[in-house]
Amino acid sequence: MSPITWQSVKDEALRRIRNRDWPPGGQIPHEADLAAELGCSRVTVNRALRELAEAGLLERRRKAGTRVPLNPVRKATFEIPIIRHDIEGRGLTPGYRLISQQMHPAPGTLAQRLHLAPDTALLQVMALHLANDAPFCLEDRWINPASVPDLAAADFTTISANEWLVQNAPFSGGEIGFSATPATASDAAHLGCAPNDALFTVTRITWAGTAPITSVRLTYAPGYQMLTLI
Amino acid sequence: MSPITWQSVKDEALRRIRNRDWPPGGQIPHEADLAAELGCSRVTVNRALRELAEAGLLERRRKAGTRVPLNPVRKATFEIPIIRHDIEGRGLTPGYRLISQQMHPAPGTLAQRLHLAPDTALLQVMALHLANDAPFCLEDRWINPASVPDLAAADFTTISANEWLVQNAPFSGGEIGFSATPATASDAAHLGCAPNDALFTVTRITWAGTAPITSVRLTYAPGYQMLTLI
DNA sequence: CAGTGGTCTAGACCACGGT
DNA sequence: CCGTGGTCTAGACCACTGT
Repeated sequence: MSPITWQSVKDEALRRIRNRDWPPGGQIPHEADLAAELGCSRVTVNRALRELAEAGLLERRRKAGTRVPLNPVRKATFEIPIIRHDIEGRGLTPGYRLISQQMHPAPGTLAQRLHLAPDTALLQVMALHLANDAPFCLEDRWINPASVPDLAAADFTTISANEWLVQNAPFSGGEIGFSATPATASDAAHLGCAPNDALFTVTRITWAGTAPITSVRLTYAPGYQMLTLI
Repeated sequence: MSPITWQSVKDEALRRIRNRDWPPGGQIPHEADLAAELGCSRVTVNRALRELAEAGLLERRRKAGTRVPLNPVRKATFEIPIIRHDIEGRGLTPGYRLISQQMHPAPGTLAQRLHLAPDTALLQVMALHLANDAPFCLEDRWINPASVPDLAAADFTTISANEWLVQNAPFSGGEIGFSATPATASDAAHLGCAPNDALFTVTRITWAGTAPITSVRLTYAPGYQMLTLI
């Protein structure tokens, strides 16, 4: 009557992997065998092994069975917070200032990356996020009005485009890139740092199906670090 | 006899969220009701809604039910590749050069971060990863011999500590940080860039249970970008 | 072809936590 | 207290893919 949980099966499997009872490169027993051995149903074993496979600690293929990878590619998850919440989470007081907001034809490379016709009219929004009144993050964003019907109703003087879009334009997918870039003259002026300072930069494009919603470049003041548990 | 899959339930739920059939802040029907409506079992609905909750698109609490969050905090996963594979994945030819390898007492702040007694003996390994013979990434690592029994058998002249540890010291958890740092004189010399150039930097600490395994600082040559799908 | 993981079902009990 | 999600079971069929 021991209540075997998928979590306990997962822990036991982890133990065997670390302990090399299941050696790297080797196959592990079938779900049915494990279920019999551990005294639980196959579904329970399946749930446990599936999670380990999603974390990169096992490789599963039909017919071929389940193996311990020689070079596990670990996966980690990170959150994409609203910038204001990121600031609050660091124990600082958030602030916000709209810098500019204007319709522009999309520059060539941007139009290409968004799969739009050249010179499609987009709304460019630039804003500065503050933490304890000090510059925290510069938001340089292009929004596709065709994907965001209510865009005209948005007032980016009081709410950041970052936050408004999270609430009003759910995305289905996209890509996000992290890099280090030297501060441009504009970056330096807005963030209050020196030109060429090393700035942590996030570039993100999001889509609703195949329609582009927005492209944004977030440039953080010197010293910013993005932390995640793995 | 329609084969309703958890994936199709997930898609339908996503559609209702995007469509605001389930408005932000509102509760959605119970699992049992949805199962009846969609003509599948409750377990199938559970799997679908659980995944959406893990992605940050729903909030679930016992008794309180399931809600659409007003400010969804989207989660994304990224892979932690072996550096050599990262290079190969970019279509470049990887190279590797050991710079130094020596036992040192742990510096104070490091010992503290690793929860070790000050001056605990650690192995410091510095190495350079190359892509098409050009500097790609500088690896500055401290390894705790107490957590890695076979450490003496490792030959870091032929295999990087990065890769060897992945194969020989599975970790149970840790933390990873991303930032932009100005190139130090040492960084610049090894990476062939100018001092104070903006460098993408990854800091990672890993643990086996409560025992620290390694602390590493990866400094990438200018222009590096870490890309992830969301 | 046949073995393995992937998934669905119906029913059941349990844990948490609002009321 | 009691409604809701969390999970387990036994059995079944299916989809993929290596041999």
